[in-house]
Amino acid sequence: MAESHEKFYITTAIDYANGDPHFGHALEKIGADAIARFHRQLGRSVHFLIGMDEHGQKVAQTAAAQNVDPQAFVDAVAARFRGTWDRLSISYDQFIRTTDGAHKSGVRALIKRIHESSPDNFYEKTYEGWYCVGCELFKRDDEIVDGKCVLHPTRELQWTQERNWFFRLTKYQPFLERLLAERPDFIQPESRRNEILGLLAQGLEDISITRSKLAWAIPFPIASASGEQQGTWVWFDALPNYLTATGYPGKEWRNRWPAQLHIVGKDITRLHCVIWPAMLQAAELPLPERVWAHGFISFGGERFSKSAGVKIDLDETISRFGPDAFRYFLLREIPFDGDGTFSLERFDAVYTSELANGLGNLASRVIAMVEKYCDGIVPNAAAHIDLDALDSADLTAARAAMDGSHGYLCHEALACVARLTERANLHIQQTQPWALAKDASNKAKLDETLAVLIRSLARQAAYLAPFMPGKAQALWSQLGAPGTASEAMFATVEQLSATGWHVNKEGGLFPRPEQPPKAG
RNA sequence: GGCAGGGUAGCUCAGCUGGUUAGAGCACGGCACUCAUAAUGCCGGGGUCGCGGGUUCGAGUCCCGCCCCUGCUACCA
Repeated sequence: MAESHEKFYITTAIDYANGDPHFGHALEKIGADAIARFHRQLGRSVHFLIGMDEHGQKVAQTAAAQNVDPQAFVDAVAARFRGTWDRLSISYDQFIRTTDGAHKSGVRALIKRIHESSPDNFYEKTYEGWYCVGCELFKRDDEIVDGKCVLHPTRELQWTQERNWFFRLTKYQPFLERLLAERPDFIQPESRRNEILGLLAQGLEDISITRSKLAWAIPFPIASASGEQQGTWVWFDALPNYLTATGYPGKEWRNRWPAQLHIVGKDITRLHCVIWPAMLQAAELPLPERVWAHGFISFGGERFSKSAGVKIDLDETISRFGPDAFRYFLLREIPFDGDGTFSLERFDAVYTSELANGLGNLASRVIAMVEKYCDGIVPNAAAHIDLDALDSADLTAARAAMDGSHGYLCHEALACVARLTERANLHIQQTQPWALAKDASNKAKLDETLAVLIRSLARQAAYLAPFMPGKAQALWSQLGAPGTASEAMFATVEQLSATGWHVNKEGGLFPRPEQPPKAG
């Protein structure tokens, strides 16, 4: 594995400040955090950006409904989000908010640059059409069936008109087609890329990028013919956060831009794969290298929604087994390239079988044997055996799952690490250290067995660190390993020798639930 | 409506260009072991591979029709 110090600028979608963080937000941040941490341990120079999207009509309305100033409202929401991210150990390097002064001036600078590079990029037009109150959108003819919006067939459409600034998106259609053709990895996974290809095949339309009655927004920086000052459409405000976070248009922005990876939800891929690249191209700025669209969590079945008033609360669920177990479950169970379901039964089952009975018990039995048979000091038996090589193959596969060559498949990487746990448990059964310990002539074999098991646990701790930073560190320190699990570079982990480490069993890593919670 | 993907053991899924008795994990039953968080290891029960036709020596795997599910169908975020 080639160690690389290249920069890795990774972003997540900024969250809309119109409510509290929920499972969907958490899945994205946890996944992005695992990717960021994994790449740090690959030796990359990572910068991990998250933040809040705080403008728009809905924010203003919600604030008004609560009788608070919009800024005070979003300040409070942002504080709650940060609280959740801190609790979940999201290792972000920067937290941007679209109400930050630097962001607002950065967006205005970007819009002016788009305008200056070609005034033709923007134009004013009176738009009129059928407006669906349900969607809060103007609908195109092909979205109207029998005079009703296909998505809200029970609502009446309203004929509305408004004069707005438009962005000439159509001008960039050939550019976008070339982009997707020349850089097949620009959008991953492939199913999302195909959707964008389908969209391009339909043909793009220019988009309106200002709103006349939008006060809680960045004022659009170009003077209109009528002199009316309009608010910038939220996405034209939000998308540039990835760029303004680098300091744009100050001098230093080129040190970080372009981003290596945008992590977004599958519902906003087109904003990131069509509009954002077109904006950057219009501004003659470099494009991000890749957009990864993850899937969603659903709560399968009616079990919970039906049982009156019972709803799955994020904070309570995190508290069930702690933040690390929660992270593990989401990343292990929900394929990061598709959708998955969350249920408490499944959470309990995975926690018990994989974390408590699997990894937790493995650590417990191995450490106990080193204490009992070797006075707590890992014996000198550095020779690597088959088990080391087999582990190594799985860890190579784990890196392949996370390095972007096939996407960012956290669930696959965790499946690889889980194989180390199973292998170590099987190895104990086969070598039976307790039997070896009864006869001093077996000392060498006993030492070799315990040493390789500690090495395996150390590898597991290092590779689990991106996914469960807290528990990985707890295991790392129980093994008596030097430094921290999160700072253990993958390139060196497989060469490590645990000889001389002082193990210390400080209680169970993943205690079994007192009584198996029966949901339902 | 259009486009795309999917329907395989109780649950979550794997099954590449068609070929021996359809696989894994979890759950369930039995056995072994005792270092360990009554954990671990081994063995086992369990499937008309959505439905109906067709091609073929042979189809979960190809073709046609039907049923069902999911996603996308851009200026709410």
